[in-house]
Amino acid sequence: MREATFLILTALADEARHGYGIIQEVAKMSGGRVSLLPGTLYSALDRLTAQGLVEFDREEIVDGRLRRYYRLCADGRAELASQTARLRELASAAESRLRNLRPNLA
Amino acid sequence: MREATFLILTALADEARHGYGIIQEVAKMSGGRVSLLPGTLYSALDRLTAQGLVEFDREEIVDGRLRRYYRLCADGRAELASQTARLRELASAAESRLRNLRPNLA
DNA sequence: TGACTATATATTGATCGGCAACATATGTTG
DNA sequence: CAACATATGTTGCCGATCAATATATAGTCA
Repeated sequence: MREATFLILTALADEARHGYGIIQEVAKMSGGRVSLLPGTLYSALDRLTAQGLVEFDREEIVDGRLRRYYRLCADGRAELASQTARLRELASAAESRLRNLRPNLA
Repeated sequence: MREATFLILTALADEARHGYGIIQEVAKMSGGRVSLLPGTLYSALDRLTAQGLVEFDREEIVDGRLRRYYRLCADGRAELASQTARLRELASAAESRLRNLRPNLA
């Protein structure tokens, strides 16, 4: 799973959000470092919906603009938890090696 | 940075290794779950070398077979450390949200 | 009023990284 | 001698992301 996909699932982990809300939430979560582009977001939402990780929640019209909300479903929650554990393992493996180096380095 | 790339840098973090050694080390690190394919590995090594994250170390002939060793260089070490910190942040953000959900879920 | 910015969804085409498959060669093991 | 492990590559495809564009409404500011 790519980072953008992980961030989208994370943004949906606590509550249902609409597309633009996800973009804002990801920007906020990442301290402004990650700006999801529309092409990334909407294609990811379609893909995640097809995979059964995310599902359509509801539509609202706020100030004359349509908002289409998505929510994480059970499989998506499990997948996010599993990916999160995996990230921690990767980080631990790398940290341990960065601390534990042998002398033949550049 | 993709997972395969991260794992290759990690495998090089403690000592210089040759291609096949990286494949074995990544398999070992991941408990056998990740088997790097040649196309992934060698194209990644070329790319990482061009980016200045990895550099050629030495060649050896062992049992009549060529081994081409690569090592992590300073930029690669810094990049790996930075990516590792980033993975930890992502994992923490996801965990905190998975724990802290609001009631409008599937 | 007119320009710009923010909100909001969506499509198209390009790029990049990883996967699958293939290619080649040597050493070891059954 | 056949199969497997070691070892380095290439080629072509595909999927995920990026870049750019499109459309439309609402709000702000000169």
